[in-house]
Amino acid sequence: MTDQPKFAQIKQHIIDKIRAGAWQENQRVPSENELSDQFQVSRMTARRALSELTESGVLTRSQGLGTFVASFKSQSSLLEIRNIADEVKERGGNYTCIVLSLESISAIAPIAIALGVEMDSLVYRSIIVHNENDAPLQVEERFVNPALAPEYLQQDFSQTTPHEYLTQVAPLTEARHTVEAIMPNEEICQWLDMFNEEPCLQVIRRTWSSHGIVSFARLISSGSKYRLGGHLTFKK
Amino acid sequence: MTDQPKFAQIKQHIIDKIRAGAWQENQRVPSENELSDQFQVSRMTARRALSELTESGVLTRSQGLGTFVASFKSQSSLLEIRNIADEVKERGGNYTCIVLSLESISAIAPIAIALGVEMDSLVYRSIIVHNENDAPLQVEERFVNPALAPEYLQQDFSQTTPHEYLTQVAPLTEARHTVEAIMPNEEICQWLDMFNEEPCLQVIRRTWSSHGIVSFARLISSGSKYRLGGHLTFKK
DNA sequence: AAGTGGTCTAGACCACCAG
DNA sequence: TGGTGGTCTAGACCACTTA
Repeated sequence: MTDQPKFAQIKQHIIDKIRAGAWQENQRVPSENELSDQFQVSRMTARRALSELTESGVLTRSQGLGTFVASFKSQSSLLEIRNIADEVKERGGNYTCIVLSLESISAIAPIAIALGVEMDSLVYRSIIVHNENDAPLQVEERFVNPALAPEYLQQDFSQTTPHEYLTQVAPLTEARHTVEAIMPNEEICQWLDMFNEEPCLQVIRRTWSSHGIVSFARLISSGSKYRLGGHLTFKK
Repeated sequence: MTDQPKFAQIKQHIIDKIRAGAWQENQRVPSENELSDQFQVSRMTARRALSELTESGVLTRSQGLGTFVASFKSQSSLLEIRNIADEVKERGGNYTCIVLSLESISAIAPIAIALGVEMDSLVYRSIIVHNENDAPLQVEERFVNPALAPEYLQQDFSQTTPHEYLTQVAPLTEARHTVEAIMPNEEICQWLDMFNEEPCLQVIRRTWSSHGIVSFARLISSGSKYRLGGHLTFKK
């Protein structure tokens, strides 16, 4: 308890004050100099406590003015989108997958646009079902820019996931996601082994490498079996 | 361009190397001492560049070993769940809301459990529809622990949102979310003004203050009008 | 002008990991 | 034992804000 680093002790002190309500939203907290006096540390150490709490969204700072307790109103919480294979393994499930399709197709307009290639040019497409304990959990339809991953079709995706392979051959520099609720079509119902139509979570992910758009993936999971989770806390 | 802070220039240099593929996944990057020699800066400055890139997930460090390019495989991407009023205002829409219900009810089992109160005890409930340009975008059903916000029912939620009010009277210390796809019931269809049944995104949010669970909210949005977005990049 | 945060230096000691 | 990252110090100069 007591042999925590000094900057961590100061962080904890600030968090305690906020939790206890002693320092309210938008109220000023002690300056770097005040803290370094109070805790008998150098300014750099006090500064580190304030900087890290600012980074994690607990405080806001502005030059010349001071440091303040952040207003919760403006806080946005974060949700994780994780690798589904890792998730399954982490909760002790048995992860398997089935490659339903691995081919090259002619890009219709929306695919061509999403991948940044010419319309009707050839692109690669894979469809893979991810299973947990042999029950389908998520279907992944992925379109790949052949210029950036020419050997995509030769891979064995029952051993290594497309995402893993692609990050090796074309280092990832950027990714964008959207999440929405959709009704699956009949095909997807079959793949996910759903008897009745039920709503699904659809994650659309586009990934970039330094040479352009690498791939465009639709990850569809049954709404009742899969959910995204997030957690926001003040303990850190 | 050239009058960036030194630590930022070093960060950019490292990112450039990774983007260009010169430094591959899991490969070692220069140590603090090597960077401070190379860039003619103090070790603290080189250290800051490495620390910040580690914090943002680009690098991983371990004491005694060195600093390495993080593997993308293990990276999880983050999605934001934001205050809907802020979101609407930010994109230039006109935000309004309608309070459909504000009352105290008897807690049935799942509500009592979620709020951590006795079954059949009184809890507060509000139902509010959030509009963008007078069209319903999201409905918020919220259950509130009366012990932590006794005057909840007296508030005017057309002026201040429940979330705003609650963070004032019971400072937030923790929040948990789940996101799933659901089919709305008839009631929700009415509130959201949907003619046909369509899938919806449902965010469940529980918030804690230092004295316990403050509230439990269901935020339901039409799948076709609302989506969550996320972005992961190397530019920062 | 005084106080704030933002950047930076040139040292220091420590814990950890390798050969 | 030497190199690495982790913590810390006691200064310094600057840009910014308020009075």
